[in-house]
Amino acid sequence: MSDAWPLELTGDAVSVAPRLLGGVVVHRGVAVWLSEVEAYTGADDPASHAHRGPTARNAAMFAGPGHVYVYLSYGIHHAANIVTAPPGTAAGVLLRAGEVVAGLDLARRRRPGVVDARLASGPGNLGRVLGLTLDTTGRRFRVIAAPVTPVAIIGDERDDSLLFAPAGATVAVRQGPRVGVGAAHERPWRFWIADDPTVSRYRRAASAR
DNA sequence: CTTCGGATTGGCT
DNA sequence: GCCAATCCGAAGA
Repeated sequence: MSDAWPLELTGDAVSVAPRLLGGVVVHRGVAVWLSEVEAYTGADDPASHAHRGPTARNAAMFAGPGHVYVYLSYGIHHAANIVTAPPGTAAGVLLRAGEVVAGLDLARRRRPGVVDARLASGPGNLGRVLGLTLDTTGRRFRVIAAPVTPVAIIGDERDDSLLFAPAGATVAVRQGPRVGVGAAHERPWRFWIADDPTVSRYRRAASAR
């Protein structure tokens, strides 16, 4: 078993983003099958946290393919990106939504009273279900082969390793503008799986009016 | 040092 | 559709 980050998931975030759909992310006892992602690049992307170059917060975005960039959104939500760009350059894919495919009991406990399809719907909710914190930023995904559902593979809530299983089957991809983004909102860099119930509702940024 | 706004969410009008 | 919650870090003074 090789755990190196795949070459085909390296490079331009806009190209890599749709290929991450159908992949599975695992952390702290929960596995999420990705149904919605968004691409963010570096200096050329005014909506990206890396737009103005490296800082203490966004350092992980420059750390190379397979690293995680976790940021705190609105003081409340932890959102995760998978970095795709070579070290020293910035590009990443925001994990926006997915379906919980293992660790359902844990996921429900982390989001009480929420119907299963909505457990990981939206970047903040996905981060919550995975138990992400700011301490996780800058760490690296270990790549494994699907299927990843057995508990022996995903571990329990104490297991803070980051696993990623690339998509097994081909999925029908849709594309449109990024959610909640004011700057460069015309770029269709959000990708999702057609007709999937876990995909988040589109919301235009207040500043994009 | 202080100010300010956000790659969001859920609840309410 | 509107708005508050809640905190970090980037930027400006």
